[in-house]
Amino acid sequence: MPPVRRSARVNEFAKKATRSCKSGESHTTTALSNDAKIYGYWLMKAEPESRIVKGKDVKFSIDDLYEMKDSTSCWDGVRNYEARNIMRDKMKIGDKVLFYHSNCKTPGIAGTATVVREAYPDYTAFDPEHPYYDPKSKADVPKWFMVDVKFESKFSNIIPLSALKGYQELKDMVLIKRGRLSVQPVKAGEYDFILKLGNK
DNA sequence: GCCAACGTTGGC
DNA sequence: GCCAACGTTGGC
Repeated sequence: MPPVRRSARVNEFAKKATRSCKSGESHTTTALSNDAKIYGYWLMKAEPESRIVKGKDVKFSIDDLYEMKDSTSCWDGVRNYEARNIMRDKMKIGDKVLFYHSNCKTPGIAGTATVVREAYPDYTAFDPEHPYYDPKSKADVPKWFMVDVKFESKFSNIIPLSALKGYQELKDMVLIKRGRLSVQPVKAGEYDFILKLGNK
């Protein structure tokens, strides 16, 4: 299962589900005072090109985010522990997110978003019909979590991964050193540098 | 708790 | 569509 969020279309019925999902704030954030402030910047990957999983299209691009109601979406479908832990334990309202397009013709950073809701259970894991169903995650003991993000900006031109790799300033980016992590920390300096590239 | 086998990610 | 890198699973 890809550790990226799934489609906007599937998201519509998922949203209905969330209203009846009582477990929204059930997890507690604890013992984070030492490192919670280290990162306020993240990078999250989504697949902007169509890919069918269990009969449903899991594509989700920066444009798809923009087109959501309030330009806001849950970031479901992450099925990797490290990425989950970041969402569950670290991401806070107001944090900045680089929106990355992966597994596509031109992989790269497409724009920015902000965190508008902190971690709550990824209920898509509970639905056997859903592309990201996980029978090991139960509503009373959720295994997977997600946050909500809101569109902030679309770069005039996507910054391709190939270009990012060329900058000395970005040589230590998690994106470059650890290609497969789908939710990852970004340093403030990296974020600022990328914003300037994106707005050129 | 090691680690081989397996499955997925994601650039190319 | 290939396949290297790497995360997860499960036998022992």
